[in-house]
Amino acid sequence: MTVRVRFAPSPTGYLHIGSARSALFNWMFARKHGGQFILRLEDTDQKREVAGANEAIMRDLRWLGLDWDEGLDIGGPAGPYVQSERAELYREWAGWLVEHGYAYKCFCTAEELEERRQAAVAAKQPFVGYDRRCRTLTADENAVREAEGRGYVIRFMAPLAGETIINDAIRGPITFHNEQIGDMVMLKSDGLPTYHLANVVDDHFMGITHILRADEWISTAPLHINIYAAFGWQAPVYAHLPLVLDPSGKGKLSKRTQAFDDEGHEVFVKVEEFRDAGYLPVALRNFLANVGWSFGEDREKFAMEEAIPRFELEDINPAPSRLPYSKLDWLNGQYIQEMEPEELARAVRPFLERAGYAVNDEALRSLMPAMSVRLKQLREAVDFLAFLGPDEDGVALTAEDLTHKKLPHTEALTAFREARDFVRDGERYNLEAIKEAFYAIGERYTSNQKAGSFLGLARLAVTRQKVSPPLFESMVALGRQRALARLEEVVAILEASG
RNA sequence: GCCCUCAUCGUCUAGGGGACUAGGACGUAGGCCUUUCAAGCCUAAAACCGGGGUUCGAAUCCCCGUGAGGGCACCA
Repeated sequence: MTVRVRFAPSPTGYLHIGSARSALFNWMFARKHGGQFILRLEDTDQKREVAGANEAIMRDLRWLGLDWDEGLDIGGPAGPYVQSERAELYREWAGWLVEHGYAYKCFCTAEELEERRQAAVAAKQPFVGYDRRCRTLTADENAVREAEGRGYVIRFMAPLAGETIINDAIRGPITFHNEQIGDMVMLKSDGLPTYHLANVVDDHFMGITHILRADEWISTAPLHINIYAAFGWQAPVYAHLPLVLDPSGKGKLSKRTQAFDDEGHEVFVKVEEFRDAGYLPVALRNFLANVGWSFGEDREKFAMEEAIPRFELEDINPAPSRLPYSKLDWLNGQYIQEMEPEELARAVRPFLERAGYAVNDEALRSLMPAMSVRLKQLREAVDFLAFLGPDEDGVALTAEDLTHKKLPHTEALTAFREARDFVRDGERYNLEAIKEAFYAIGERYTSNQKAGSFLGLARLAVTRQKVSPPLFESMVALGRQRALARLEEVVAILEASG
């Protein structure tokens, strides 16, 4: 039997990082078994419709490298994989359930239900779902209501006694008392199905063999199993994935509630936010695979090709977890360090351009070896390379900033003058030549004959940044003219304070 | 309120009765290196939620607590 799994997001307008983890696990499972990974849109809630939502989801999945074999955008019209386009099919099967005595029409309005619910709560009655009032309507009573033109929903007739057991691939058997399962709505009054019906019908006709979905679906799993049973269809294997918690660990990670870390910084929730910050897809994938699952052998960093053969549902940790964001930074940094200078330059360039930097390829490339060990997120390059950006000022320097106890004022002035002369008149202006000249100057004028303190001051003088890439690389990237201008300013500052 | 799930360092995890003085990673602290910041290397602190069982022996199995989370919609 070929494994067929699906990722079926609802069109919220973005891909949630927790959903991305579910998608990743589905994808890994499909790839491991040489099966199919299917992308389907669960868009049966008209109130929630967001324009362009499926494009955003597809873009982010593709960016993450999670390619699907069937579904949205694959060969031919997407219709079969968009639930709103299949309304007729669900209507037929909802009808089938009614005809065969597994479901009934319910004429209670939303307002009535709300009232009764409030009343139950007020009376401190144990809260249960729908009170099943319409379940016992006779055929005649039904006919009267329909003749009156009253709208209705179709509700599933949950068994009133007994137990339903789901055999979860991660958690083992989970037993539910059937009286706990409400008579859930299958078909809404707008004629569209609820998740429960659409999901079961689609999974059946799409031949889904395994359902890997979030923990929050556990409570409705027995309902789904009962629907399969009513239809006489074989239910797929269920595996309920652990939830991704918000940073406080106090609830599901969501855009709306406390997506803030201990320091109060907002934390990323949408995949696009991770991309915009400059996380690499390889890093994000690796990171996500480490949450709820682990590679083994004490290894944290691995390629998907290595991970896929080892992926087993049984190994998934059932406990919910928060995202270790700082570990993502580390991982991303690791992957950035592995990039070739050209590759990194290409990746960093869009971030700089967006910030208005006009940097030529060569200058950028020359900085990459120095940058690769410093970046956690690619966007950090913008601040790091501010001396190349549109804002030329940087930190304001005083004479005091330009001296050091090993290099007092007089010596500093002489050293900077020589440095300026070298930049202005030197035969060569490249990494080696600059290095040689600046070391020599530094060793000559510092009291301990070590270039260090001078180099530090020179770096500050040239980049105007407290934190920046190393001096020589920065000078090359900045170019002779701009470097000269900055050294001249520094000399002037020192002269003026003489 | 009812039902369900879960529980190992701060965090992510390894662990499936003896190999556990509980391993790894991130983070943190200290050190080395050093032109800033990093990177790299070295070192350190840091956990089996509690109580009962079962067993010669429990982080591992069972029960009861406790805590946390999820669900109880004409949302998914």
